[in-house]
Amino acid sequence: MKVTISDVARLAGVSTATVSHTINNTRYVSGETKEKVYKAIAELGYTPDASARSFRTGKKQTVGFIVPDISNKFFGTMIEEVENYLSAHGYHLIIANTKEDANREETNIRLLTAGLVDGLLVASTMEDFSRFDSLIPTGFPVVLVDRTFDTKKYFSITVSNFQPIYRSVCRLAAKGAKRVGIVGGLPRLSSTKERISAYQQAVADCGLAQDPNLIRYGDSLENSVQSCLDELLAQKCDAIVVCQGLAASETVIYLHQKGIQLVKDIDLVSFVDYDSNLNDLYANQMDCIVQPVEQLGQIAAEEILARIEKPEAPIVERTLTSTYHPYDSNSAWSSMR
Amino acid sequence: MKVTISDVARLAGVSTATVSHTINNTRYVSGETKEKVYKAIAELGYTPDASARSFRTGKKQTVGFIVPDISNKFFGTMIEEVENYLSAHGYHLIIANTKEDANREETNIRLLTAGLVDGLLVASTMEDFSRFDSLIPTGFPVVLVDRTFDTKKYFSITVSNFQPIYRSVCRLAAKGAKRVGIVGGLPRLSSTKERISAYQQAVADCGLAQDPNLIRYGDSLENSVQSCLDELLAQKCDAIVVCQGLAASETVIYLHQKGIQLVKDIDLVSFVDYDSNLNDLYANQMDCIVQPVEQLGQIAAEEILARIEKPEAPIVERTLTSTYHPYDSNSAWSSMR
DNA sequence: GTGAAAGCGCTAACAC
DNA sequence: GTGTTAGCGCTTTCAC
Repeated sequence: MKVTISDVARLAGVSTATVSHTINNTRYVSGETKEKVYKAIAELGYTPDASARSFRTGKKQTVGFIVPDISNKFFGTMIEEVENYLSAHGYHLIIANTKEDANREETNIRLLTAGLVDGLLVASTMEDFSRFDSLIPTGFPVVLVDRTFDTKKYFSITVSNFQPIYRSVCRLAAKGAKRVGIVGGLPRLSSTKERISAYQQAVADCGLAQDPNLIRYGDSLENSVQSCLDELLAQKCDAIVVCQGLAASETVIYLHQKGIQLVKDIDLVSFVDYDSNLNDLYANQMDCIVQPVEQLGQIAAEEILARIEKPEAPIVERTLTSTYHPYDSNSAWSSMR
Repeated sequence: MKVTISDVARLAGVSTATVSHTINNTRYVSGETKEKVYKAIAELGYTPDASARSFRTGKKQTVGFIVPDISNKFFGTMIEEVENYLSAHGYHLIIANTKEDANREETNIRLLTAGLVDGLLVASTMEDFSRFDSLIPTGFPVVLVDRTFDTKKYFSITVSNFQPIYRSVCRLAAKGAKRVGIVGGLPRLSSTKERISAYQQAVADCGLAQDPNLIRYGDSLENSVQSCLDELLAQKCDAIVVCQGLAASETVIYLHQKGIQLVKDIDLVSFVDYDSNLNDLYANQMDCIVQPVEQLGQIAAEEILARIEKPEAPIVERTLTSTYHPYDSNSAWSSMR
């Protein structure tokens, strides 16, 4: 049978209050009494029941993280960082995977906010802010990660890729490219919109071909990139920007399979998931844009805990910046931050 | 303020029991009453409090998964499959990351089994069965995943790589290899032990060099492989078996960087995480051993739920088998299952 | 320095 | 077909 706090109290010859205060260090208990309590706990093998405790206190010591794709290393790494920070602060992490499906996201937000977690980290796949907003109970601690909404109602922590993309396109132009294609993520996402807009601005500013056919959209899941590439190649691109780590890996492979060589046949700018293996292999044949994934995860974790402690803290939007690593066939990765 | 079941009952003019039974479909409620209840719920925006519920019923609708490395795609993919199955069955997933550290594993097992989850999936990093065993409360539903213990006290679901490794070594021998090296995972793990033993048996049977210096151990985390490779290369290996997907990726890169060419300079047998990008790129230059990661995850999820429903079900150890894909420079992957 | 006891919100006998 | 009510195991106020 389960051993409860009253069993301990009885054996130790004290009240349940004293036992509770002893284990939680929440009011003074004499050394002697403490000892009796700990002895009883050890003897009975008592462990306080977490769900009774969180029911009573209203604190779950748990945060939920709603991700579009766990098996994508970009999110996998973020999850790892988040878990790491949380566990160091006595919190647990509940994961929900949406596969970029807004309905799954909705279900999960409902489920998790109904007394399961103290706060929510969301890399949302929703386009419609009001839909998202309506799911969040008033005052519930939420931090948007990687993707945000125009309406600045929630704390968010995102990565800006405007500069790196703009610069990479300019550099392609300087090398003589005329038709630069781009593969973005899901068009509805804030991250995608920013990237496409950086590309468009650079293309215009550098006098490159402004052709809507040069813009293609994939998603963050697997195997979305081939048709985009086929279309871009048919458009006679001389350079391609791929805005997402997984898609970039797939691009390298696909081009390799088709016998198209980097640098010689086509120039590539790749988003790169932190230390993806392919980077190392091709780092001196393509420009790389590296997102600070680990920082993203760590800050997200910090901020959600901060908001759990202080829900009324002012809304802030934090933006990290990716680094741009143009290749240089002489040395390997040369950063020009 | 939080709206509770009694608020709903009051507004609907029924008892809390009726409200509870209505939302849980747990006894007959007349259509008319149901309607009143749902109306009140909608009006108040009532959501049942999950932690009160799980406190009351003792069911958390949550399983814990203790993994050595979230960001490793092998585990990332498993997690995805597990989450997928669980969420389809109304369960949540709590993740804990041990980084192959037995103390972290211990802490997490304690935490999670103390009323947080209904059952536990563990890819244990522990060597000592009795240490592990002592952490699990009597009768607590546990399924060991990927790694098991000799003592068959817990349900387990693992992958056997004996056959594939044995065959791959034989094939290397047939191709003329004399000194075949191997990079295993952590020596204490059941998975590593089986792999090394398959290698040793094949090496003996095929008359290859039996040199303990040809056996090296890494771990499942990142960057553990270079020193192993340096040592093996110093031993003048003509072929290497790398027993772990991440390590295999790193091997390909490292050899590439050192200018050592696959097939021509050295033969490679690689464990491959399901659809790792590097496979596709090198699939016709190295033998691949593919673990059924997705199946592993799915079955693990199935089994933990089964054991949560029926904790006294007999212990079973399920073993899946990896497939062996020797390369064939003419066609791509040719499976010889 | 410690105890008694009131609930947290819900479910599930038991009663009618 | 529905209501009453006793707790689940813990924290915490109020008392002494």
